Amino acid sequence: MTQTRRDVHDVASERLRAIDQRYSTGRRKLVQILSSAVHPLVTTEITAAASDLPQSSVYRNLSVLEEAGVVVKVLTTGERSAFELAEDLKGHHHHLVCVDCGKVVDIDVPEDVERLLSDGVSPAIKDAGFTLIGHRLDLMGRCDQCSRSSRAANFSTTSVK
Amino acid sequence: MTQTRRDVHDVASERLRAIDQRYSTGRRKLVQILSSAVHPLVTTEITAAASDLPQSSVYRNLSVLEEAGVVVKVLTTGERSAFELAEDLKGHHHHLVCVDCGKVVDIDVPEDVERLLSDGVSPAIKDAGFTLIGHRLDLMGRCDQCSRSSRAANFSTTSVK
DNA sequence: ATGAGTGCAAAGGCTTTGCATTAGG
DNA sequence: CCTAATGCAAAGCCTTTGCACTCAT
Repeated sequence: MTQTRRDVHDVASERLRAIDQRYSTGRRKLVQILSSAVHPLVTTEITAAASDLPQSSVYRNLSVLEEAGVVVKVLTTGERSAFELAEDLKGHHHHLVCVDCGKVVDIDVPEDVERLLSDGVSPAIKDAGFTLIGHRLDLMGRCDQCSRSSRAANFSTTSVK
Repeated sequence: MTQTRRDVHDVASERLRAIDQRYSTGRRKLVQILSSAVHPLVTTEITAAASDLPQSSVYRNLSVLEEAGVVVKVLTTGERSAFELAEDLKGHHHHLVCVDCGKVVDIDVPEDVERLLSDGVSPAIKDAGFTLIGHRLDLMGRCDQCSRSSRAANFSTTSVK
């Protein structure tokens, strides 16, 4: 499961150094917050977790950390971007996204699914002239709360295939 | 590849009616544009394709069309949202995303992958208390151009017409 | 006629940037 | 010391909204 490796900070420091950036206290704090999160965080959650960090610093440092390959931007539903540690720091996983409230949960999928996602899609990308790097799988669903309140206006999201 | 089915407009009209909305000329135009696109479009591309539609109308109508289940918002890379026809109108498919320039191409994946994505992930979501609705698979890679230039000089989604 | 839809412009909200200050190497 | 990094405030940019006008029913 998504376990924080113990040397996240070392890796972060190393990668920042590689692009001539320092591992400042603000950046360390961001990495700390993200490494203890169990799901991607939006900037408001991050500033809430580190109320002393100004928004501009949060954005600026997340950007630097992203360039360094320490964090990645995660796209969910809604407009705001969320962040989490890079895959090799956090471990490969996928997201379960609530189509109603946008809530995101980290999950693992069975090994055979992973294997097929890595090996079984090659022909599909050949024609497009792409070089495959990885995949991003989001399972879309409705969370407990949203299922219960089952608020009106559920015309959308018809079934898949 | 999955293309505009015969009566997209009929379906759109029908679904709008179901939520007490009219199928106005502006909305018809949006559906027309999206149905002829080969990849999700961001609002700038849409307004470019229909220069007479004011942005406010584009946003407002896309929102209505989304509620009606005619279009869906697609999140790729970058901040801006893109739109495409709903799955049952466009056909189930996935996206091939260039990690450098953000270019998005519609693709199909092998049947066995689809099957596994629909059936093989149930245990993973049980614990989280989610009801599965569908999945979203993005294959991340590097497109021809970006592979060649090996540089991240970007701008999103290529133009359609 | 009558309310939905439209268009323009202004407002909103997240994100980025300029610039002077502070801190880490 | 010297440059990177920070913090505040202002600017940017995509998106939403108010309001009067137009169109379809």
